[in-house]
Amino acid sequence: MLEILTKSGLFKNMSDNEKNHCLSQFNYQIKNYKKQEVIVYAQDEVIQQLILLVGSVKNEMSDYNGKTVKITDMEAPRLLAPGFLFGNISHYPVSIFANAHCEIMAINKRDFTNTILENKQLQLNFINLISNQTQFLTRKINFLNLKSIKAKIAHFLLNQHIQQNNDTILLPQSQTQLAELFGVTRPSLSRSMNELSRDSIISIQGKKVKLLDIVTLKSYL
Amino acid sequence: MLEILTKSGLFKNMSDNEKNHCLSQFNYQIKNYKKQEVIVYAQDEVIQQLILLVGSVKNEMSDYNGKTVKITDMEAPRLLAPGFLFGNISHYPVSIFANAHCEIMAINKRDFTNTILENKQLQLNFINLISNQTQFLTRKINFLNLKSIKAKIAHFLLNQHIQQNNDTILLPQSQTQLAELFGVTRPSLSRSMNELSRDSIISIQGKKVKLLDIVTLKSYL
DNA sequence: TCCATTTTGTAACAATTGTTACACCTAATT
DNA sequence: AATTAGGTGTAACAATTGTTACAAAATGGA
Repeated sequence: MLEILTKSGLFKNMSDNEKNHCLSQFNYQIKNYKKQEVIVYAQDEVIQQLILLVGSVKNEMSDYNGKTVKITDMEAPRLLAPGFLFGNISHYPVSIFANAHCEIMAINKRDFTNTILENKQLQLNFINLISNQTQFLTRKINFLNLKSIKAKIAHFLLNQHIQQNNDTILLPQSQTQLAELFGVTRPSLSRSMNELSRDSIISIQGKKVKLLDIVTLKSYL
Repeated sequence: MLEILTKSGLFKNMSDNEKNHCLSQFNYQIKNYKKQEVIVYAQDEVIQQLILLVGSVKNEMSDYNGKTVKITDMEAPRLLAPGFLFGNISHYPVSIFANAHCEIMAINKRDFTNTILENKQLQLNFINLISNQTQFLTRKINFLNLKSIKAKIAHFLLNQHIQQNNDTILLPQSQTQLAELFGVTRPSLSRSMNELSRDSIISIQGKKVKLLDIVTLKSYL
């Protein structure tokens, strides 16, 4: 458990003593969720800090007529919605679903707050986690502002190119999921991908995408 | 000064003694900027906490080919980019421009961090400010995900309707600025507005917009 | 291996939005 | 009152994306 929380960033740079002490003050419960189960509904009140210990979740922002936009997948271990435990809004902005079997630690807000305020390193860690969330959202906005599907594809592929450090990229998700992530329809994404392929900017073989013309790809951004 | 910082949220719920003490530890400078001047460039390193004391700024996220998307206007008093002082990225994600003459307090990161860690209320206040930033960005994503221009107009008008508490809304910005905010072109915004007017959902007279059919307006969302 | 399910390609068409250009209006300044 | 600059309406056309539907391909179990 300590190792998981350390990996989540919350217990980073703390001694085992400190970790144990903090953990003992948390007064937590562990909840289990099956695949597809809803962990929190959008608009639920945030009264606990949830920490995903095991598994993977996705969160979706539902727009008004029920259509959903997937924001991102999240892998354990990680804090869920740390930016909503404090601040003026205390309701979840998104619904969170279990992608697979999940174990979630739920810590009462008061315990969590008090413990954080007692330990400087824990504080810094928490501030770092919220800050990272802010930074993630900023990048997401950057991405959503891209005007064309091809620009989004280019952005995504160039990112993967850096991450995978290889001219041939293995798509980590299905086109259907990517379309969801990009906020476009699946046939439109498919069409754009194949146009890029037709123009010899990329080549596609199943889940393998090879970047042929990175300069042109960058020019879409 | 204490009053300004209290209003910014940073010194909320603190005694005058505490406020003075914290302020004395900040070791700050005050910088002045003229209208149109650049306060920070995107990609600049964040080495200070900037606090807008007087004036108004806007921040713009520049996409790759130099086009800019305005994120929002911000009025004094308020912390600038609190989510980027900590976290993994220590570079400004946006450029910040002075809309008018601005006074800005710049506090060294180390001083700021140490002072925050010493004072629980200050800590909580800072966490609240970052959290609010997270929440603002989440709403922004929600907005950017809206699929049509009319949906964005509807969202905007319904928000203004609540804020101004009046069926007749005074547009706070020019159509040109709104188009920038919506991430669409000005003629397209104009066309959509006038289609809404043609369909008797709103009526437009200069900067005054009257909501005639709120139900239909909501149906666009 | 075979079946069921999911994923993908593709085409025709509709809808939306962008582009460009120009005219008109308004407000501020001289 | 005249001038100027910024804001707005609008039209024709281009480009992009969505919608729908269907077939082919890939995948994963039984």
